[in-house]
Amino acid sequence: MAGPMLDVRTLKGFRDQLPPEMGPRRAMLQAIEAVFRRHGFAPIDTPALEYAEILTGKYGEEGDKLLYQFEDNGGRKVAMRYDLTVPLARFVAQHQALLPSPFRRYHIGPVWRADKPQRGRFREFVQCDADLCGHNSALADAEVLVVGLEVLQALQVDGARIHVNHRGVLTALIAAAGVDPAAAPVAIRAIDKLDKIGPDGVVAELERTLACSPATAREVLSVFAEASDLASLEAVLVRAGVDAEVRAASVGRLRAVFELVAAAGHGDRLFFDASIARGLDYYTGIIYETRLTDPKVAAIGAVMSGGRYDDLIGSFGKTQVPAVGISLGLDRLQAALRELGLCGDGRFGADAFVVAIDEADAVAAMALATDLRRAGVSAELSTRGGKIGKQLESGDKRGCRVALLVGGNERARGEVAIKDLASGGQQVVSLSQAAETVAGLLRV
RNA sequence: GUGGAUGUAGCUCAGUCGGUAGAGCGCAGGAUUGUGAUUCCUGAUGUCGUGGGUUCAAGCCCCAUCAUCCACCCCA
Repeated sequence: MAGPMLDVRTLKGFRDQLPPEMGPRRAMLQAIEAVFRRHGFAPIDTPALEYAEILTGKYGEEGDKLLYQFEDNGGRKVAMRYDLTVPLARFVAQHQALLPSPFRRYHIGPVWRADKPQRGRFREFVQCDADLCGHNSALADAEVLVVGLEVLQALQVDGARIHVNHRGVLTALIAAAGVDPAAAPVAIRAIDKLDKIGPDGVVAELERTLACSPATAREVLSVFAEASDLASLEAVLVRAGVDAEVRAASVGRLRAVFELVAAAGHGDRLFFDASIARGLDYYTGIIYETRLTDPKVAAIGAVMSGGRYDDLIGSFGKTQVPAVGISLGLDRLQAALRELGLCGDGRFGADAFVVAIDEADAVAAMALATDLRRAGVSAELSTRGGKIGKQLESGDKRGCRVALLVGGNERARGEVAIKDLASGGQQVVSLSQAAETVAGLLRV
């Protein structure tokens, strides 16, 4: 059986999850799922592998390069899912007859990107998505944003802002500055670097990437700089002669969405930001990115993003189905929360630790642990034996909160000693009251 | 994909001028009878990331490779 010694290791960008991280992680997942369900979203799942042709060409040039692709054993060209949105589009196109409209679904699962790993960036990570397929309305946009905001609230993430923009706004602004709309993504990327390289840097970058005059570059910058909120954005677009219909569909839509989200009590989290562009090709309307405000983790990037993609489902079938969604990056968010010390205490033991003082007490200890579990108290038996001090120590280290000591003296009287591991306080109660007493201690 | 830094005990790291390794924490045991988290004593653990090369001699120098981190790019 003993083969040659192997290097035990994990693939670059792939990670094991140990109990101290996995405990809080499960709690996060539960909270997230509860919010999704509370908003009427139904769970689905899709395969990790898709035919490569389903996924390629949906994410833009950069995204395509990051797709894991290979031939399976039957010679089929396959790809691992890069996100949950494109698989959803395929899913809706394929099963449309069976789905209600609108279709609200949530999907939690791993996705894979052959990216270069960095802090908060992994090759395998879990996304938590909520999408609403079937309607293009401000209410649909707002509903999905509210779900995202409620998730953050449920996870007790306070320092987060959602930066919101609209693809229609972007193209209108670019056109207003006298630049070919097709060049919009390139221009946005330059604008987006304003914080890092300053106004002069952006102008230089625009001249270079757009091959335009310095005057045009400055115009692009000023148009974007001026559109700092929805009111000034409207003014910029009016002045640039953008027609009313386009303004209504973009700025007007954003206004409506902001108002609706405010009605849900989350207006203070939403910010218009003309520099949000989103690299993924499939977005057609509102787009958003969530950033944590704490400077310690600002560099970790967006933790919850999404937008409207009205043409993606249609690209797989005969029917156009408008859709909007939001996607939370669980691993990245957890990494950030961990760095901020907001990610639980890493305890993973049961609440109660049952110690048999002597080997002769083992049967009684097992019976007691069973009683506790039946009463809804999580309990684990000390299996190491040996000195009581050592046993208590190991229970404490495991994160157990109370220890129950089963010994000959107490047993003779039908009693058990219950010790609070944090305070050290101890009391002796009858066996029949043990579960109740422990439950009481745990409630404190 | 581009550029840079790092890799020594389970963890965080020290290791001078090349002379085959240390600390703190943690872990294990003990300080007489059935009580831990403070104290004291004792102990164990390393192919110095991996593979080559230079040298009488390599943790240290050179090359390659893998991994991690950082800045780009992009993104959850």
